[in-house]
Amino acid sequence: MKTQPDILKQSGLSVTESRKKILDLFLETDGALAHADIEKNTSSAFDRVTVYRTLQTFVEKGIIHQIPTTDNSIMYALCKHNCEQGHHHDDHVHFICSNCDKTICLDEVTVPEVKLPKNFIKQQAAMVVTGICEDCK
Amino acid sequence: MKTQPDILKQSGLSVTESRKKILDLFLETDGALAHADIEKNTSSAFDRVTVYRTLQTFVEKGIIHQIPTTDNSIMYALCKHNCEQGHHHDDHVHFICSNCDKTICLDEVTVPEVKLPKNFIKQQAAMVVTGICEDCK
DNA sequence: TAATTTTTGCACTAATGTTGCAATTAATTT
DNA sequence: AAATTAATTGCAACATTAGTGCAAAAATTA
Repeated sequence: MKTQPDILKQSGLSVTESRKKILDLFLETDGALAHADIEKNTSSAFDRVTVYRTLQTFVEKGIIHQIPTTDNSIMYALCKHNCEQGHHHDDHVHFICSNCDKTICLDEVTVPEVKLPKNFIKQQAAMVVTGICEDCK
Repeated sequence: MKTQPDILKQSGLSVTESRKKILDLFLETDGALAHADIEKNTSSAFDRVTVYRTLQTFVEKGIIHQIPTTDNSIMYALCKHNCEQGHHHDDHVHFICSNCDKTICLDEVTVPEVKLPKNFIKQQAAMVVTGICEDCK
């Protein structure tokens, strides 16, 4: 089984308390996390800036990915599949529950193909579905 | 042809300078606009707060819609179709060009259906594709 | 374990969004 | 068309969220 240090080393990152703890949080959370969630769940053990930088680093290294939202917040979730550094394979659908506000990665649901107009070149596609999640139903 | 005052009146809004000007901006822009773009393009003729409130009002009235992004900004675009107050029919795909950073509404491309896992109820689905737009190709 | 590199936390700065309230402007009524 | 009423605007103050430089601390390397 992969431990946090393994994952960090694999990405060429030094193993530090903050990185281990924050990665831990992602590993034990099935939904997505916002910066604020992380601060809450670490009881502010780390500086705000450290959290920002850790999230940035994780995104760059392909450990987590960002989820688009319409409410001016960035949500982050673990990359479950093989994301290489600087290149994400984040092709699953994200679900935001309008009742409990949780953001869930639907790893089984892949983003369907779309036909773009001529001369548009697709690099990535993200899909966000809002509705009621299984727990709130 | 529909003028800005018409559109505003139709939504039950008083016709004011700021609303006319901001609506104008949307009408003459094919892409999406962020709060900052609007401030730039109106040469700060209106207070920051007025712009915020105008955008909010327009969203509530179904004149514009918000586009999800991963970069902690909200983009707004005209609702081309029949959006009623408080209920958007915003089922088209949005395209963000990674070269020129423009956000474009692909009105012809509708968001494909997705099958959600059992017990998930869909309310809305948004899709954002990033890549190279026709102008940058 | 010492030297080097990286990361962290602090202080400061900047950008972004919100609220109350008086002044202004638009709509309504007479 | 003027007066009344209702809605909107702008200012000031505040709150939140994010970014940067740099010295101290921790992690990695030698």
